[in-house]
Amino acid sequence: MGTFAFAEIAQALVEEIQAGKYPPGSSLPSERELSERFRVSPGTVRMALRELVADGTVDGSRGRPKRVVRIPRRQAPFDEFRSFAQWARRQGHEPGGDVVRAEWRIADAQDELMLGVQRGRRVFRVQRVRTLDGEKVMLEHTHYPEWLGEIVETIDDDAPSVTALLADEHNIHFTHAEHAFGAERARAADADLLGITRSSALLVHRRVSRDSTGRALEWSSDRYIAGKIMLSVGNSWHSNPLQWITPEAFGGE
Amino acid sequence: MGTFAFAEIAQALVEEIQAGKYPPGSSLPSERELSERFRVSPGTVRMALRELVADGTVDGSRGRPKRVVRIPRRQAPFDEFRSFAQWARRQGHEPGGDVVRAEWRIADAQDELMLGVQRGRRVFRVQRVRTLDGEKVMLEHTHYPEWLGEIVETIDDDAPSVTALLADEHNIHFTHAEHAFGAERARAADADLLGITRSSALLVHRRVSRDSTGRALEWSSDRYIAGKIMLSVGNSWHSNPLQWITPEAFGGE
DNA sequence: TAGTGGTCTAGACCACTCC
DNA sequence: GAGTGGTCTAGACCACTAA
Repeated sequence: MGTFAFAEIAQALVEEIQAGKYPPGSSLPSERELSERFRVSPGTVRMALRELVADGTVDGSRGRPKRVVRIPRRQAPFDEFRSFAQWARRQGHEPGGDVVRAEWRIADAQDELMLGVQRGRRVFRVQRVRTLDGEKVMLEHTHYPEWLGEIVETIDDDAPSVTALLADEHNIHFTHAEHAFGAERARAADADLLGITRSSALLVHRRVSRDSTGRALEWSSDRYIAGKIMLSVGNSWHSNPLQWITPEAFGGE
Repeated sequence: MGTFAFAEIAQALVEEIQAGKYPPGSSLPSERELSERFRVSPGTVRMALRELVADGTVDGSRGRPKRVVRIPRRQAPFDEFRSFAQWARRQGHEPGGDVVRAEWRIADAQDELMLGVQRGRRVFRVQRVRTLDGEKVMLEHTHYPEWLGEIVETIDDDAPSVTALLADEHNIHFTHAEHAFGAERARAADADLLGITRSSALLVHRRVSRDSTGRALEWSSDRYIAGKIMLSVGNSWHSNPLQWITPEAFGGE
């Protein structure tokens, strides 16, 4: 694959900002200066700067030098957000968990909305309790369409990463997802599984994952024990991935 | 200001996708074809396509035509997410609310972390109950640094939009924000203010807003009644604004 | 008015996919 | 091997900012 000039320049600038060479509030050198310094054409520098603008590290507008807004944090790769196990390990925690139930069900209205599966067809549902360093953290319900459920069904419950296995052995790649976050009061059954008192607060995370053709691969509803974990997002004038929605608009009940 | 060629092309493609001309799973025409059709150079078409890739409408990788992943939703402007009133009106709801309290406080550790204000200095805090069509929905605590608090203090409680007023009359513009979302159980005082039963679940939204120089303008902690509202986000292999964090990392307690 | 970034052009070469 | 998008070049012009 090899690494590209614009990516190296972006990385170099990020490191210089982190090192304090350009503190928040200060301006970056002009594109001309940077293109001389890195010995590339101005267009290549622009590509690098566009990355910094997109992730909110830097602010740009016409006629004004680019200004540093904040110290850039490391950008997590897509998989690290999608996969609980990968995220946990990267944080230095030991992920674990048990499959509580795995079963075929008849697709209902929610499955139809989230997966685009016809009602009445089969859907494979896996229910897991997830742990972090041995402590219960989250209750996960994942739903697969029939064709994928038949593959998932054959995978060992203890497989380190379902995602990696699907990619390597079946050429199935998760590349896009849509998420909705809310809160709810723990129901009796959930509270028992998580070992918390009833009516505790839970952070709810619903998600549809797709491959690069837009085909829905799974939908999932995860419930985190309140206070263990939060979701972090940035946005800016130039890019705003965030929206408020009503629960009904996203597989609500 | 005028609108630009690449933006018009992006818009035209979005509309064609929405109209079903390129359904999810199908491929877009090649960049060469598009550049002939729109009578612009290939580079301009690329700029348009880059937008669609960035917001997850379309998937691209080397050597393969761009493929439609999903029907693009309208992208909300930054202000619409930051400002409750603007969001509500756009949804066709009538926003309302009362200031419960507005007072000067001594900056504590949380103010220091979120605003970069020295502990012991003054911070202005405004507490509001927000309503949607007359129904209580959210409890909002906003904290301003001293210099900005002195301006906000003079603003009428009933001003339609604090944001707009700060922009127009004081040249203060919100351009960036960082957010964290979690859940918590309603405390007695909050439950009383919102008119819900104690121990109801709340969706917690903490936020730091900045201007284009990276200066923190406010931090806020909002609590939504569970079930009224959810947060929606998209991510993809190419852009992932999402991270899980521990509550301590974002003004936690 | 000088300097900046934003847009746009018209090419080139390369990595990759698919046939 | 033909076709594709991704990267990169070396310019041009314009809108905007700040002095």
